[in-house]
Amino acid sequence: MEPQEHLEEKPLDFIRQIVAEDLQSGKHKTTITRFPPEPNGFLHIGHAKSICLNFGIAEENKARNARCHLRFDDTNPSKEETVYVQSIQNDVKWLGYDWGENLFFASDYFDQLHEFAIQLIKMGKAYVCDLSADEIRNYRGTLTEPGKESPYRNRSIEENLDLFLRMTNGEFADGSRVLRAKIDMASPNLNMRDPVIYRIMKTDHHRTGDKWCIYPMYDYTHCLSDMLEGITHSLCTLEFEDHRPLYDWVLDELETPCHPRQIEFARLNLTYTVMSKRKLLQLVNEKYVDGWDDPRMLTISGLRRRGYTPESIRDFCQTIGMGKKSSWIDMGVLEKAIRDDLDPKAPRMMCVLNPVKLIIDNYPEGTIEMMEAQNHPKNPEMGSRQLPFGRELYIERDDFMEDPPKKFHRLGPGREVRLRYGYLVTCVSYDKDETTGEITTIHCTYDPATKGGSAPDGRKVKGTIHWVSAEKGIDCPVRLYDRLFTAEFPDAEKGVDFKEYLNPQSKVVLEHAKAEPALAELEPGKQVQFERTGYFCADYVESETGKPVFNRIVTLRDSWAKEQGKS
RNA sequence: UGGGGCGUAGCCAAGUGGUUAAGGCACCGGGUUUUGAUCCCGGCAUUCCUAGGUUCGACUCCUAGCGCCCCAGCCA
Repeated sequence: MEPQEHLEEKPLDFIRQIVAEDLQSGKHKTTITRFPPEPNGFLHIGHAKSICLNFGIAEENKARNARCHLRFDDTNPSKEETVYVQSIQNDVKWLGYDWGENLFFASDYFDQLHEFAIQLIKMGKAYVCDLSADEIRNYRGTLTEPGKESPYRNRSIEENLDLFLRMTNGEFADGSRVLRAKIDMASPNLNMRDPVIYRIMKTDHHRTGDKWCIYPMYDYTHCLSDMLEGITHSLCTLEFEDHRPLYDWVLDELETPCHPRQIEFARLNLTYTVMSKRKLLQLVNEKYVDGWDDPRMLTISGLRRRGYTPESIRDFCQTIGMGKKSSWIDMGVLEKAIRDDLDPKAPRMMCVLNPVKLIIDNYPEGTIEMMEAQNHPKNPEMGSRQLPFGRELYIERDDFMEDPPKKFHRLGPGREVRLRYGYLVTCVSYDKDETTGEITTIHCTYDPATKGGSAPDGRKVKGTIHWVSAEKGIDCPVRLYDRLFTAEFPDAEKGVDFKEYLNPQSKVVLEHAKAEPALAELEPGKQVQFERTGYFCADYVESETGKPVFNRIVTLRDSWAKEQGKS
C-alpha cells in the first residue's frame, strides 16, 4: 500500500483541522495528545475511537516528533484497580499503538497538585468547606436558580491553609470537609458554582498506597496533568464541554506556562448494543455473558477473542468520522470492516455446520481420493491443499430441499450440484425419518468425468456447495455468535430494561459440526473463512491442541437469505 | 423555564458566499464468478430542520422559530 494513496483527498476532520492550523500558524511546534482512561474497567469499542484519534494524530505528525501519552486518570482509589491498568495497556498495544516512554499516572502528580492547591488558597481562590455532601447539593441551586454561598466561603487564608493541611494529615473524617474553588455560586454553569477540588477519602491507592487521605477531583486534576505533560490538544467527549470553563479557569488562575486546548467530540454509539460501563458490567456480573472477553461483548478483549483484527477496528474508526453530532453508527459498518479486512487474507476452508449425510451410490466403497483445493481463489500465492473425498460425505442441511423452488441453486430430488473442488453429483433419492420429518441421508450419483468440479461437456451447473468427508473429517464444536441485542436501540425505551432486548440467539452452540482435517491444526486466534458461511477462528480460551472450538466472527453477506426474507 | 452543544439521504459524513451538494454504509438494478461471497458497472438529496431576510448568487451570512443531546457526584 502506498502511503500517498491513504492521504489523497481524505478530508481532515474538525480536530485535525485545528491541529494542522496550530502547526501552520506556529502556535505549536509539534502536537502532543493523550489517551486518559480511568483504570476502573475494560476498554471497549468506544474507547477505540478515542485511541485511534489521539494516537492517530500523533502518528500522522511523526515527522514533527508528535507523540501521544497514555495517562491513567487514577484520582478515585475506591474504584480503581491495578488489573485494569494492565488490561488497558494490553488493549492499546494490541490495537497497534505505542506510547513509548510516555506512560503516566495522574497519581504521579499528586504532590504537585497539592502544591497548586496551596497556591490557590494563598491567592484566596480556594477554601475549605465544612458543609456535608447533602448541604453542598442544596446550596448549589438548580438549573434555573442560582446557588447560595457557603457559610465557610470567606474564611481567612490562614485558616484555610491550616484546615487544608490538617485534611491532608488525616485529622478529619471522610466527607467531613472538602476543598472548593472559589468561583461563582450564581454562574449559569453549575460546574462553576464553587466546585469541589479535593475530598477526604481514607482509602489506599493502587499506586500511592496510604500516602494520601485526600484525593483531587477530575476537573482539577485533568487540566493540570495535561499542562504538566505539555499536552497541546486535550481531546474528550461532548459531556465535558460544560467543564471546559473550569479547565480553563484553573490554568488561568495558576498562570501556568502552557495552556492545552480542550476540544470535544461525539462519543461512539453503535446500534444493537449498549456501550456504558455500567451496563456492560451488569451483563458480566449477572452472567448474561461469559465475562468481559465474551466474544459478544464489544470490549476490545471481546472483539479480540471473537476474531476481530486490530486493522479492522482502526479502519472502522476511520470510516465513522469525527464530529460533534450525537449519532448512532450502524452495527453493519463494524461487520463490514472485519469482512473487508479478512476477505483478502483469510484462507478458505470447508466446514459443515449442520451436517446431513450424503452418499454417492456409484462411488467405489473404501476409496479416498485427494482433491486439490485453492487456499484462496483470488490469491494463488496462498497455495493449495489436498482434501480427502469419499463415498460418504456431510453437506449442509440447508443445502437440500425436498421440494425446492426454482431459484434454489442447491440440491433437491433430481437436481445436479457441484461439490466444491469435488464432482458434480445428482440427487437420486433421500431417506427421511417419518416420525420427525428429518432428512437422514441423501443419495446421489456422481459424474466421474467432472473431477475437480468442471464439466467437460460445458454444461452449466449453477450451484456449488461445500462438503466434508464423513470418514476423514473432524468433529468440532462451533459457536455461532450474533448481535447481543435484537433492538436497534436497546436502551432507548424509557421504563424498559435494556436486558429485555437481549438476543436469545446471540450464541448458538453447535457441538457436532464437521470440518476438513486440516482445521484440527488451526492455530487459535488465526482467522479463516469457512466457505459460504462466514469468517471463523479457533477460540484461544476453549480450544485444546488438535481439538479446536470455533468462534464465528461474522457471517458472509447472504443475498439468498435476503431474497428469502422478502417473500 | 438557566447554561452548553447539535440539526446535510434510512445511518454516518464532506462542504467554510459561485461545485452537477464529495465519499462510505444500507438499499435497488445489472455483469463476472467452481463461495448466492468477493469484484465490477449503474441507480439512490431540484435540496441542506422550518420560516423570513441580506446578496447578482446562500448548505454556507443575518433574524426568528422548531427539534434533539448534555449539565444540579465529595464519579470520570
